[in-house]
Amino acid sequence: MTEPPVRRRPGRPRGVDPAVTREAVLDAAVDLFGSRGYRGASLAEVAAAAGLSNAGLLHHFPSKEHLLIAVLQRRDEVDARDLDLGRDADLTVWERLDVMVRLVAVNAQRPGLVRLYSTVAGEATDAAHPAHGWLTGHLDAVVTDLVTAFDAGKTAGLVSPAAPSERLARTLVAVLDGLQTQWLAGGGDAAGGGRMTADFRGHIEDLRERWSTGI
Amino acid sequence: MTEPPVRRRPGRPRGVDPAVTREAVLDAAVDLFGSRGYRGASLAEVAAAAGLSNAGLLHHFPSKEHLLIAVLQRRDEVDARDLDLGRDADLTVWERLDVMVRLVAVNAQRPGLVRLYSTVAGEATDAAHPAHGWLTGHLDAVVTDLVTAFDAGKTAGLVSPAAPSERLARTLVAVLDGLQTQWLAGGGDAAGGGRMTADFRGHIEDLRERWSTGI
DNA sequence: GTCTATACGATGATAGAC
DNA sequence: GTCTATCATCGTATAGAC
Repeated sequence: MTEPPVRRRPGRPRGVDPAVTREAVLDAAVDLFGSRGYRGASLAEVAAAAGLSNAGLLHHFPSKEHLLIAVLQRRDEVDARDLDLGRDADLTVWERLDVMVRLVAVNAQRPGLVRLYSTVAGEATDAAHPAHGWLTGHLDAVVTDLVTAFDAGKTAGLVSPAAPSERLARTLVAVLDGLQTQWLAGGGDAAGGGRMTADFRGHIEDLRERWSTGI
Repeated sequence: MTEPPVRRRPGRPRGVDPAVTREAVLDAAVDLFGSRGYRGASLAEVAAAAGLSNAGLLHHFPSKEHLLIAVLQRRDEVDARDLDLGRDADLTVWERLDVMVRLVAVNAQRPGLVRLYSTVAGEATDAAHPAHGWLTGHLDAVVTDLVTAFDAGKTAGLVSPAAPSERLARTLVAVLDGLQTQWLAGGGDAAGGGRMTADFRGHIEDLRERWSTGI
């Protein structure tokens, strides 16, 4: 019926580094899952943005869900690297909170990753979402880490014994996530990023004012 | 080719109240947009949940986007009713914040509506989302309202003149939204709802402790 | 390792019967 | 006011060529 397909030599260009392609796909996926959500973005869009065909993408990530997992893992790695979390054990509570402020300042310069987090967090609240386990694990880890820090602060005499560690930890995470959503809704620009950082710093100062023993 | 279609008398059952059908559709839409998101839920799912065909639904709401708008409008109405916002003018700042605590307590008993808000807020951060305008308007209205309340509190001598109204307002909204996300991620159950309410109340007490003039 | 081609279901929306 | 039937489009994923 149709003309015999033109032979286009689709074969692989030799010398292509698979790791580079993977990175390109992950970059594109962060961007598109961030802006349109995991459910809203299509594989084809991601593939096109990465300069790949649909099937080419699926060669590296066997399904859309695999891709999502890889994207979230990379987000965690970037976060861990930027925060140098390995040294947390040496920090006092208040230093630990200053690290959080630094995280917000860093985030203010990478709206793509923040958008990914906020969007996926919104969807993944649903227990049937493929990233639901990741979200609950993430939240739990951050809250637990902060609770530990506050409790250690009490032991060290830096924090009032009356301080409600769990409540403060959960609220801190809420402020972080909530301010990021407001920032993104407002466009995610640099000006808003500065305001977000200042707001978060202010919250921590209030915290300190209220619950520090003053040592 | 095929058998002549069986005559099934699909015509409307007389005596059906269109308003009732609309309500059923809206209920189903709140539920499904809440759990799977606007982009993740399909018209067919909503229609089925409302006991309607696809086309039947589209008779009442000409497009999926129209349905989303209607759902969000209803959310706002329910919120306004439950909060009796018309009387806000009479309240002091601290009374206004107590109303907010009451809102959280009410929300803890309607995870469906909260889920709708959180999920749509996550998606609608993107400027291209049909609910983007609604989200920014909503956030702006709430923040502005709180800023006004804080400023009035300063004038009345209830709030320290040094209090950063904008920052406190944005943070308050962030805490509200962030705690709700954590609650939903944890399952949205009654126990978590109580904790969320207590956490929010605690935040407001800290606020008061720090910025009230003590009058 | 990437391509073309395609299977096959689901999607949002429309047309027209009753 | 609701139905059945249908449409064009787009979704993820697979098969097989190179």
